[in-house]
Amino acid sequence: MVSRGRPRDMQVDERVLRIAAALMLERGYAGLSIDEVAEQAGAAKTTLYRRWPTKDHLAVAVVARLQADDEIADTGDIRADLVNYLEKIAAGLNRMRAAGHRQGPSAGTVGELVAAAARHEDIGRLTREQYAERNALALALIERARVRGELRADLDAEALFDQMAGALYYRVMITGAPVDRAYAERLVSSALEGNLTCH
Amino acid sequence: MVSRGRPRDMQVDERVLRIAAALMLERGYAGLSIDEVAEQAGAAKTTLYRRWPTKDHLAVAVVARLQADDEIADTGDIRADLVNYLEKIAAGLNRMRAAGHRQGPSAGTVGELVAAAARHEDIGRLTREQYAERNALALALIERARVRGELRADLDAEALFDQMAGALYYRVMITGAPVDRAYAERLVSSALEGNLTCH
DNA sequence: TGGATTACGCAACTACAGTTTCGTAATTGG
DNA sequence: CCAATTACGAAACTGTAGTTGCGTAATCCA
Repeated sequence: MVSRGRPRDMQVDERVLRIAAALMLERGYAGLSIDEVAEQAGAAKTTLYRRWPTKDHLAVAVVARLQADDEIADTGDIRADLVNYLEKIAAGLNRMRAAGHRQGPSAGTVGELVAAAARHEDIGRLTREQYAERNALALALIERARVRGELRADLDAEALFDQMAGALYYRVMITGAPVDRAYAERLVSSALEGNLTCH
Repeated sequence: MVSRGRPRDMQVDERVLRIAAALMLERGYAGLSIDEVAEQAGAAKTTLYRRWPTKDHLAVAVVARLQADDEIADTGDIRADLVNYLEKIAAGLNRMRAAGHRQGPSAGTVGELVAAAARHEDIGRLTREQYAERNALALALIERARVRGELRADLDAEALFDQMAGALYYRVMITGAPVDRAYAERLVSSALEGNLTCH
């Protein structure tokens, strides 16, 4: 009892996502027009709406394809592992860069996605799950480093992770400053070594 | 040569901002309709657009009125000062809570504002200036603590501030977890004391 | 008083997201 | 082959942001 009725044309999905990605990266979120995507893909609007119930859903799908879900390495050197991890997050953020946009280019796209997650329960649930999954990997990394004695026994892993990941998002969305490997190293140094005078 | 022609009716500004704030806090950003605001304020749409060229501009004005620009205290205790500072940022974020919205309520509004700043150069410039101004106060606070020996001489003030402020924004927008005084204290502790094993 | 200037209200208009209706095409199961 | 089911395309429709044109009201300056 699988797949009754006329099957979906999978080529439509592919064409639409490709065209939507091109429009979005070139003209930003606002420049992504359902009418235009449908026309360029040679499909009716109703066909698009059957797959993605809103423009937000389509945009999320487009961005999801841009985000390579990389492996997270545990080399035993917590500093190097965290830097690599943050660099991957930064790369994902930089990848949604919209050409025509001012202020640290990907800010607009990230902001729109946050707004989309707030507008639609399902998108919010989905993205929160994905973030939780990603965070769990980082928290496990931190926990292992704590167990083997690299990190202090009484650390606040959640605060530590929020600090580092948050700084990246803050930079991209608020200050518009670049996020790259050099910045990731500064973050890890500051977070690990602390800022009080040595005693 | 001041004020030629018919003067603007300032009561319109007041009524519009009040009504827009009510709509936005009750129904969220998407629930803020220019037509509805104009009707409830007893003004024509053109009158609104003369003051705020887009809905984004009106929304920014509404949120700006919600943000009390508090004083930042320098008591000589950097830990307490930072906690108070972060708590004020958190209060500002919590204040844009939109009733009808899922996921850590103010996430949607903050995301929309980030998107608005990316869509319009003037809004982007304005908000970045305001953030820079606020950050300068925090950076000065940190610098004074460094000079008087409370903080380490070689600290990275920018990274330190980004970490703490970023964690608040990250929580609000991404994980949807609450930001309050207790969380501010955890952040300051983690950031100041560091996370390496004590030597 | 009158002209220049700016604000206001009204109505019609465009653009785009999203919906609905309906006729048609492709597939499965009996 | 036939019925049920699902996909597709086309067109008309609604709602809202934003624009435009125009007649009118209020103010300043000469």
